[in-house]
Amino acid sequence: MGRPADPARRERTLARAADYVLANGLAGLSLRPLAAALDTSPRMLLYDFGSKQELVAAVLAEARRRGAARVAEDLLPGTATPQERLRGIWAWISAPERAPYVRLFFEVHADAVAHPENYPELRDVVTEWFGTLGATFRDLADGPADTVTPTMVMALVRGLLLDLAVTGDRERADRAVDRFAALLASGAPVTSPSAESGTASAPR
Amino acid sequence: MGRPADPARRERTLARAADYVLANGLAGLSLRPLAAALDTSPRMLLYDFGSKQELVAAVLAEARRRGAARVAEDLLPGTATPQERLRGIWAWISAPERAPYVRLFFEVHADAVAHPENYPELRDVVTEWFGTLGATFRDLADGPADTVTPTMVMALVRGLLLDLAVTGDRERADRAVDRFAALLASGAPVTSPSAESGTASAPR
DNA sequence: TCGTTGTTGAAACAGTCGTACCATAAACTC
DNA sequence: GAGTTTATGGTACGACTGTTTCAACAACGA
Repeated sequence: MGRPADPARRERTLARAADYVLANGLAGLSLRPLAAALDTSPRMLLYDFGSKQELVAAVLAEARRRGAARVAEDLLPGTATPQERLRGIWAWISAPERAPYVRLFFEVHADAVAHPENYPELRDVVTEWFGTLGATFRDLADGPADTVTPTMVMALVRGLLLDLAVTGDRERADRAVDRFAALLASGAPVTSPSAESGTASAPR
Repeated sequence: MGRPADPARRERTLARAADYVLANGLAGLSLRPLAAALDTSPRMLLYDFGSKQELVAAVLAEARRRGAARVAEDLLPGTATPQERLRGIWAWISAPERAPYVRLFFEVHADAVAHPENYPELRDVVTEWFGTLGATFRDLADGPADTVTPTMVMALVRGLLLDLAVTGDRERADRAVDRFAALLASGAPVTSPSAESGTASAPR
């Protein structure tokens, strides 16, 4: 009995809130301007999400969901050589349409470096990519459980994204990707499948 | 006539403020807690720096100055092979003592991605590193004015720093550096000294 | 001692923040 | 209609923000 709940309203608000955060960033986010932009009230935001912290968590989850969906539909076709696949990944992730996600990514990670306790799930996000990238670069990998190749590729792409976002020098970034792709192509096909445990300064 | 000015006070405050920001981050920085930690008052901070914005700018400049000094004295000895130099750079920058600087670096860059207008000097900071890294990897570079090699190395190191800072998985990061170093060693010594202008998807 | 310049404390200002409280309206069952 | 649950609006609270204002004190030259 009583008025029926309307969970769709929360979903609509969440979707628009994610748009807003992707457009305006997390840093200065505050309830009143957000509510105004969403044609609602701070009162309703708290009613639907409980607290600002939970709202932010929901927005980040939504953004991650969208990103994953785009990856699934845009990036899956694994074509041709590893170099071409790398260039495809780079072209996709560095496209202007992805810029809001990239911006939010760096914002979240920068805060996570300072306050890791607030982002207990970020570690898993990293390891999730191992599956995707590991599959993409299977022929370069050191066995199916190789995490080093995905780590290296991810690091280069993220570092270049940061460079590109700050300097805007796309040509230099694109050339660095090409150079790295060439290195991958000519590179040594990995030394030992099961590495002897050793110090960090010993080559593998 | 009149009481003589004491510029040393501002310098002392600045040094301690830089310590504080390196320890506590830029994100939630506010004058009252900062002043309390520095045994001074918000009044004096504004008296010495004019505004919070100028204070932050001065602190960032100070942090950059310190970082550059450490680079100059710790990192200059260019020894042995490029791979060993790369590992040296990585060991230095990823050491726990550098963690506060790395954290601040990502904090600033994340904010700079969102609000580039506040950081007009960051572009130059990037290009300054070309000199250092370009010299370090001269034997791998495509001519003395090559920016692609430094860009690639910088991207990998920064990407790995972000990974390391978030996941804490040092062994995986170290191995990725080793793998990259091996790639550099076996890599093609660059195709063309003066590249034909072309699209981003054309190999170089 | 006086005027002058630099330094400092205390308090207040105007604003924003997240959130809680209280009332009321809307939609449903009986 | 009453009873009950969900959805809102309005408002105010307490804590915080960067900054300003007013006053006083400190150190110097004359």
